[in-house]
Amino acid sequence: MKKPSHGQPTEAGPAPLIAPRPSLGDEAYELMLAELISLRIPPGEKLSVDGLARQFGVSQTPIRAALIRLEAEGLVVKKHNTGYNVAPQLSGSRFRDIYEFRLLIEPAAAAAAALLATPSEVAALTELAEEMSALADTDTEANYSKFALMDGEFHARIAEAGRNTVICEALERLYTHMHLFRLRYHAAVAMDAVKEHDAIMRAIREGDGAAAQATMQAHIAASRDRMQPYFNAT
Amino acid sequence: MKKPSHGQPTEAGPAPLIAPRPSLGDEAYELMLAELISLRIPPGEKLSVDGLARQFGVSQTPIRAALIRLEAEGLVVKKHNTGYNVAPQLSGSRFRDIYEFRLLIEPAAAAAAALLATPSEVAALTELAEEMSALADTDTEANYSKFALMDGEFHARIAEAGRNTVICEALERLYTHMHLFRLRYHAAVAMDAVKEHDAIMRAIREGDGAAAQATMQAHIAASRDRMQPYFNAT
DNA sequence: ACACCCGATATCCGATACGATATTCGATTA
DNA sequence: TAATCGAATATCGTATCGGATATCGGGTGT
Repeated sequence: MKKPSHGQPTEAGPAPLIAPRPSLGDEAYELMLAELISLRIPPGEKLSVDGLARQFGVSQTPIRAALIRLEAEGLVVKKHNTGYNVAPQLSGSRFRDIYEFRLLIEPAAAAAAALLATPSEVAALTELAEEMSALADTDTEANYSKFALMDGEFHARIAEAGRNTVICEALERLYTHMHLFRLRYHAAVAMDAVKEHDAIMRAIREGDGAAAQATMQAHIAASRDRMQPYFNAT
Repeated sequence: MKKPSHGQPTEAGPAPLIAPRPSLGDEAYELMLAELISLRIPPGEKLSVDGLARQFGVSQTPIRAALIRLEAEGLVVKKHNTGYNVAPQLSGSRFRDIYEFRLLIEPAAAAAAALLATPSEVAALTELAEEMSALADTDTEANYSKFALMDGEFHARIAEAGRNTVICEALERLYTHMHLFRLRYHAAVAMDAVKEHDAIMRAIREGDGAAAQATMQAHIAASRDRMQPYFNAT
């Protein structure tokens, strides 16, 4: 996950020809994020600063920095004088809250995208949708998680095309968490999503804001209903 | 600002009778947050870890922690090997993005609040609205900032009454930034808001979701239009 | 058998000192 | 004047230490 630049976008300089070494804190963050979103470190697990420092071969300072950032995103929880733990699984009520939130935001973002997307953005989205479609044919274990990642990117790209950075940032935070429970319930990811994605893409390609909004809303509601059964309790 | 507990709400234990000493990192965070939202440290200002550590009489460790958290909220920006600076003023485009976002979220939250608010929540909201009304009569410099704070709390409380923590957290992040530019342009805060607040409160008291949604939308749009002139450029 | 108290261990929080590296800014030079 | 070089400064990260606290175990008493 990129660091959200909350301020105005820094003027896009030319691509840095020599990659400046990022801070160790940032690297540690990226590594741990990868461990978390792949569930290689299970929810609830204790995260010892000392242990992680030895494991990554760095001192505690960068580890601390990474953990603080992860806590701000809700991926780990901290208890004073006790340390960090991987955040627990999403509760049913939070699941509902997230989908309610998405239903407010994403249809609007899709409508904006239909009006504002550049041809290259549309092309990229179309390609992404096709890759997902191809992936859906052979549903192996490995493909599930790849599909889940691409689904997150698909929605993120649509939001980007909507040209509202506040919306993008808000959704970006959610996608990490959504990805986690999509991984938990492979079956429900149900690659049914591809047909709905096609409908959305058609609307965006035609610049039809109303249709984009409607199809996106239907898609999210359908996605929620596919997952819902797993969260009956709570 | 409270630390958002992204996970499910921890079961509300009884109030801790013996106050556990918070970590110095948390205290440093609170202190610096207060400095920032009051503009006592102006935007763009350099924030030296060493300097802040001496100023607060603590070591660098808690200061680092506080700065990392503030960065995650977009209140300060970090450049590798250069340090931290207070985030710059909001740009015009970000201003528009924020209001677009609020127009999507807050009317829905108000509608939910109209249906779900408990009597005590309604009472607290009513009282808050009345205090603001009283404050609006004598508009001194000091009252402006107090009013701005209460306005933020008013909206936050309504969101809370809507019983969607994801929405609450998303808005909470924005309110800090909104507060900052409300402070910058006192004049535009224009305590006109009180009449609009009354309309919203009436709808919530009567449990009229549709009216709550409509009045909230009108309120935010009006607020945007009051501020808009200050952001013509960019 | 159960509850309670107490001590050992491990960990976190924070302090401090130090080294490596990058940025900044002034001085020198063409 | 403009550009280059070098020293001062600050940050980033390391290493280490001490105090405080949570956790876990064993022992005692009822």
